[in-house]
Amino acid sequence: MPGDAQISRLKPGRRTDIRRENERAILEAAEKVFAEAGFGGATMQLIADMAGLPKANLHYYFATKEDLYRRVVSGIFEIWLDAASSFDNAPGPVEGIGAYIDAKMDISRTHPYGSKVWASEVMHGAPVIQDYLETTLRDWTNGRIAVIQRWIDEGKMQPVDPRHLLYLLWATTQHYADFGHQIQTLNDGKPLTDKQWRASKASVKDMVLRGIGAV
Amino acid sequence: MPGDAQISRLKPGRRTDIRRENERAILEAAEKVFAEAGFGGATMQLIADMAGLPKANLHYYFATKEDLYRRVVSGIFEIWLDAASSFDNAPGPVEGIGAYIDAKMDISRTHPYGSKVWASEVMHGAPVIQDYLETTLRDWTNGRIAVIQRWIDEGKMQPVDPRHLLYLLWATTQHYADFGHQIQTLNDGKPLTDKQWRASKASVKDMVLRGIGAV
DNA sequence: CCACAACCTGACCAGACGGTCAACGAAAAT
DNA sequence: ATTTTCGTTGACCGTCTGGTCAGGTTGTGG
Repeated sequence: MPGDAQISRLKPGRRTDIRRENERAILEAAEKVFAEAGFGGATMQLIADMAGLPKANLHYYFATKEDLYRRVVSGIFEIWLDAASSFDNAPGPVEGIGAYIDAKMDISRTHPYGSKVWASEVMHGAPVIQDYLETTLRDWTNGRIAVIQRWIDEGKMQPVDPRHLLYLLWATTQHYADFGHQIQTLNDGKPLTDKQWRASKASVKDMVLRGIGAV
Repeated sequence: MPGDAQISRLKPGRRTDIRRENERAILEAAEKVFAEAGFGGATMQLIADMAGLPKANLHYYFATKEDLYRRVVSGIFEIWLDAASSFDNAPGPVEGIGAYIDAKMDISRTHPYGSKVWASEVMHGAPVIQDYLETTLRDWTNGRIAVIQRWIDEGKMQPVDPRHLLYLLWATTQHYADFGHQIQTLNDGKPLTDKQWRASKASVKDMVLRGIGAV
């Protein structure tokens, strides 16, 4: 955490822009701080410093720490739901699951902080987003299970348990974000290069698609 | 967290037993509290209550919160290293990786709190166990990579990148502990039964072993 | 130009936190 | 029996945290 630069904050401009811009800067800083310190370890002061605002200003836009946290977690969930569309309109598992792996791996690279915040939230028993799990996520999951089952029935892949396939997909793709520090350490301390990211995606797709007998 | 029962604490007995028994109770309570609240969210008072001891007594056995935390994290790492022996002395990937999956899945079931504490530590940049990552884990990883590469050279499995195979194994097996709450929610709110755990292990082994062309 | 609303912020507060300590009790060594 | 070591604990302290608020500044519609 020490040595981190301040999140960039654009110039104010008009009245409506001020609100949007400040909320964006706060949410961006909050995502990073919550990911690196956890909810309990994060402080409003730290978030304020990183956003380049006085602490009191944070409470002007977000009443409480928990409100701010809730907004951050919801943001990630939305991004993942969008990526899930890769699944639909695919003729078979090679295209559908392949595209889903690509999308989730890209998110792990572009939104590592959000992924960590989500993981932390779920690990702590999902105190804030339990309703999401029971409604949106459950519905989405059941929908994809149906799609996978249809592919199995059509002989396009081996008869694996769709539920455990989804868990394997979530676990593996998010691992590259949540355990990114461990991966970087095992990569001689250096972040994965573009080439290594491409190789990672190829490896995961290769193993998974062969594992379900789709290739 | 609310409603959690107090960790059982056996009767004192002799002088040396007192120390061992109290340290055990504290470590067990600490593992649970750190897992459920994170390092920052955990309080010494909460750990003390769950261990059934006054807070001041915790500081008699563990000087600081960080000392206690360090002991908890090290404990998990030891358990995982033990499980890693499944890998050795195996004639091929079916036995070696199959046994490793079994062992890691069993640990996810028996030590879910420890797994979460480790995940949390790594996600926060491994401030406490960075040296472990750079020494023990790196050496272990390179050793297993060599084993996997030998299996590939011997034609016992497809030429996948051993590193990404390990990541997939870690991610998938630990997912059943770290995201256990999400899995339970998607399982109608009920914990996995013995039968479901057996099915989970079978599914993971099935997909992974086929994915690397070992079956 | 004025008045109103939105935005900003230094100073402050009550509560909770990790950690300390002096005093005490009980077991073990002498 | 006496000393010494180990274990126990309520009370306490300095610090930090989330949150408040009164009073200021800035932009905007009339």
